Amino acid sequence: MVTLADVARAAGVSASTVSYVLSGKRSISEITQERVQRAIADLGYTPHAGARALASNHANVLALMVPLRSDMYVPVIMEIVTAVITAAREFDQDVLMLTGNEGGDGLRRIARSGRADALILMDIELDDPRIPVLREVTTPAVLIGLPSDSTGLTCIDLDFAATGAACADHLADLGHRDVALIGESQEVYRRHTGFAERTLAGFQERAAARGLRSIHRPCEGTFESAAGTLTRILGERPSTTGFVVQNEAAIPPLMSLLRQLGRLVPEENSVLAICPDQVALQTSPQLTSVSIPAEEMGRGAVRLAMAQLAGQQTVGSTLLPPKLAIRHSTAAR
Amino acid sequence: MVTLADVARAAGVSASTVSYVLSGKRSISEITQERVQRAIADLGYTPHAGARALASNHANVLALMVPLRSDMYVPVIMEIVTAVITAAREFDQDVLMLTGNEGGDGLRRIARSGRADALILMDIELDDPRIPVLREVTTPAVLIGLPSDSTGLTCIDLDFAATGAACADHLADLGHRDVALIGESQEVYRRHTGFAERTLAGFQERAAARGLRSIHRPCEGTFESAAGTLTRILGERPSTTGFVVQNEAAIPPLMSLLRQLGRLVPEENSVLAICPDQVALQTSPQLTSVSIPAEEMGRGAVRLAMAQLAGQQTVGSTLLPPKLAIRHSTAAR
DNA sequence: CCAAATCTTCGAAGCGCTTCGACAGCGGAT
DNA sequence: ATCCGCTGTCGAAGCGCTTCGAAGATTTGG
Repeated sequence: MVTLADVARAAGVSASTVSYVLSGKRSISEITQERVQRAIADLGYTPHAGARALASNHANVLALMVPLRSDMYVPVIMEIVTAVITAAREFDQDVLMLTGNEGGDGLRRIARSGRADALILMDIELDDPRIPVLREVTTPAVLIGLPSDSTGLTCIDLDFAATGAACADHLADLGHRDVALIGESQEVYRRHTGFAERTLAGFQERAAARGLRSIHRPCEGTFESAAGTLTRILGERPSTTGFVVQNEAAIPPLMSLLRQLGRLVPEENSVLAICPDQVALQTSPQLTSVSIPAEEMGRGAVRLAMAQLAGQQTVGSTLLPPKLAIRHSTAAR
Repeated sequence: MVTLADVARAAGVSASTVSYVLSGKRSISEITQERVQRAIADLGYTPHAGARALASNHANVLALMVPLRSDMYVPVIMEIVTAVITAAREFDQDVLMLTGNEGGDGLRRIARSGRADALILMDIELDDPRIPVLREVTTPAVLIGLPSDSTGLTCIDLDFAATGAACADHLADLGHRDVALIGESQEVYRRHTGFAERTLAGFQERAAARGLRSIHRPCEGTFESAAGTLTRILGERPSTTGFVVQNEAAIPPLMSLLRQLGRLVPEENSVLAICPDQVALQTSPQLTSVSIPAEEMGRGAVRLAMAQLAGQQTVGSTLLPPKLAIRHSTAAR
């Protein structure tokens, strides 16, 4: 293994000089810098992460806790994960992955061990059991999602209430009178996952305000569940012509069911999805959708975490505005 | 922050004694152990990871490099990732995530910095540019996937050649004479990703051996591509009645296309998928499939990595045998 | 009852790095 | 010529832990 001392010897300077060349925390003459850089390159030196963490008291690692059992749509999770890793590397940080089932204990362990300098949590429940731990440790933390009580916490999320409202508005604008929200699975509501409830509230309020009759049903991702949900909605209110789908996995079955029922999309019925663009684009017809800005959320979370590490004040909720992309699954009636 | 020294003071012993209680590397009297454990619990002590890494020369971290751009089906990746993390925790290891686009440099950086004790790589290409780096560093490494030259490397993967063969066998057993393999996207073959090529070879060989006429076409995950691929196959050889689908994303469009064409599944045509059980189960009808043992691969990779760290010899390829689950999308004709 | 063997525990060194205080050398102002 | 304030560099301390050798304490066998 090549150490700082080896580099110092090769460059004919002291160890501290090499350290300062690396960190730039003191001015070092041009000529010395070059000699040191040469030695580093020649020897193939990489600083020892543990030694660094010990001496400097920060690990250059961000911990990211991802949901294990997935109510959330997996591709979205993965997109956030890669965004976080990519953004972290730009700040010269690595990313440690934890699974949600490590819970608060896992966070405490990481925070106390100094393995990571900051925590990023996904899949936040309204009354998330990990939040008390966040308040107990002093490690910077960012939530991707919104708990019910976010005082003192730094959060980032899509503005799901505005998303629900935007969907209601779009359908109202197109002249639909009876609309339905085909939501996430029962399980998601039972766990009080914030995004689903906020979407629902935003949708219902705006629908009411625009004089629409709205209906909401949870839906699993299976063909059977999608069929059952649609049947029940149409049985209860056959005049329903506007559909908002939140559970991405239900989109393909739903589209083929509507086709089977002879309800043409978009000529007779409009379908609006809340999903990543990729999903909306590979469905036929391409779906009008509000996209889930996974990339932005991931990057934003890292940015907020780094700001906290830099001592900045970041407490509060960053709500990303929904962007409605009009494609070929919605039309005026 | 609570340190070893604090614990030692509280327990009235020396620091080294506390260390030995924690590691169990020397015998410590029952009574002292208890006193130390009490102090640890009282103070809420967690060892500092960096200090540990520095002194002991291992980080208790496994690095996992996941593909960034996804030719592989995302849910499978995620399942492997969670399996790796979960298994790693059972060995008291944490997992550092790297993205594939960090490439060999990323691996070198991690290996040299001592940030991780072992490397686990996913999405292996036949002639993967990261492999020379693996041979250069001395850090233990495990590949999930098979490169063309695996001498000196430790690999684990589903036996895709046997998988392709099993699919051909199943269709032959059912009496199909003309069969098609609807493969991964062009891009996957262009990059010489091992699993796709091995599946194809296994399928073609066995099909030939069983006297079947076989055809192979790559396929993207979009509706359009699935439609185009199917049209071309049926145009070229309308007598085709047995289909093997490797690209999971193509399954839903393919099933609805066959339905539209009036080709009943399984009465007239058989469809066999290579996909996670979850996907096979939520399609209608449920698909006969060879499952991708993501969990086993992830756990296995960790087991192999830990074995290497323990100084055991693990070089060689672990090929997991395919398991064909017969469901409702294949039938005798 | 003593020496040898064994069990417990301790002190000190050192892992590779950062960082603080100090100091030499320098030019400019006096 | 003298003092001052720079700039550039160095040495040493110390981060929290593991581990080695050794020293007391205790037990065992003769």
